[in-house]
Amino acid sequence: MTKPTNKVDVTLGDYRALAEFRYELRRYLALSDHAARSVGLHPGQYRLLLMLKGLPDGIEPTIGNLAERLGLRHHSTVELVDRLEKRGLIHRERNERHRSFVFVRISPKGESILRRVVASRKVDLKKAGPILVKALNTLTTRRS
Amino acid sequence: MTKPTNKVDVTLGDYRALAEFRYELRRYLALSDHAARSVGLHPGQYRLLLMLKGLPDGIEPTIGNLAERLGLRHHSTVELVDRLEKRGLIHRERNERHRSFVFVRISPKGESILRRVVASRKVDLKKAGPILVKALNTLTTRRS
DNA sequence: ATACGGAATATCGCAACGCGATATCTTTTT
DNA sequence: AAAAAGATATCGCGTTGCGATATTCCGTAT
Repeated sequence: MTKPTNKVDVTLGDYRALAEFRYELRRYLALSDHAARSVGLHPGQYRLLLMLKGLPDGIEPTIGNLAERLGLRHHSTVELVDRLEKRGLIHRERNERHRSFVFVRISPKGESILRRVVASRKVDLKKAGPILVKALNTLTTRRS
Repeated sequence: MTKPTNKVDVTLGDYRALAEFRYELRRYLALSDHAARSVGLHPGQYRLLLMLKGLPDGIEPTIGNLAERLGLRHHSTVELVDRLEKRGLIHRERNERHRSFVFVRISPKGESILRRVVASRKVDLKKAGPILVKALNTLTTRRS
């Protein structure tokens, strides 16, 4: 009678598949950072703009919601929003009903910059997408 | 006659697909960090051990190669290796032919810890994998 | 054999980023 | 009106990776 928990065996193929996925992923994300920097955006600023513009229906653009989407603490998000607002890429808008909420809005300037980065990402994805899909499939369709 | 470059149009669906992928990806990576920390490993240390153990055939475990795989500068990798060696999870091994090379070897203790994290990742991947595949497919099979 | 150039690894100080702790402001509850 | 709860904001700090620089090692040419 052996312990039922942690009865997962790990093969060399597992290590390699996982490592390979992380490697390709990291390269993909590096391209993303580079695309952002090439238009003068810090990677974190790009991520916030993207999350803001790409927010699903029904999720309001509050600091807290953006923080959750970005995986940051809300006060780190506050700082990001500060910097972006200072650069004129977004602006705060107090919600009238609940004045403790801030709705973050993207400015025309911000939208224009973001579009350039995303257009660049679309191009990059033509190559990187299939590579990632392949690595991910190798990883997930690994038997046992 | 319009400029031929940057003639990529970006739809709302593009923003959303990209944002969604990043969101799921970030959550996946957060799970990874958490799994590492739960066995007392810093996320970066886990990444190095994984890359070391999962190195493809024909790539020697030198500092430089590890740096490339990790997307770090070689001297940042030196620091990582220092910390891991101090903890007894890896050790340096001078190559005899070319004594300017260092081969990094994982110790039994390092291997044991790494296996626990990877086992945990395999379990997590059962749920996270399909979600990522889906988000990535949505992203890559986008028309136009 | 010695000197030189290039490559791999190592050291030092710094700047950026996110976080914990705490504060302020707003809304709800009693 | 006071207290509780929630959202946003401020402050100082620790960690991480980096640029610049140094050291060690190897191959080649003289």
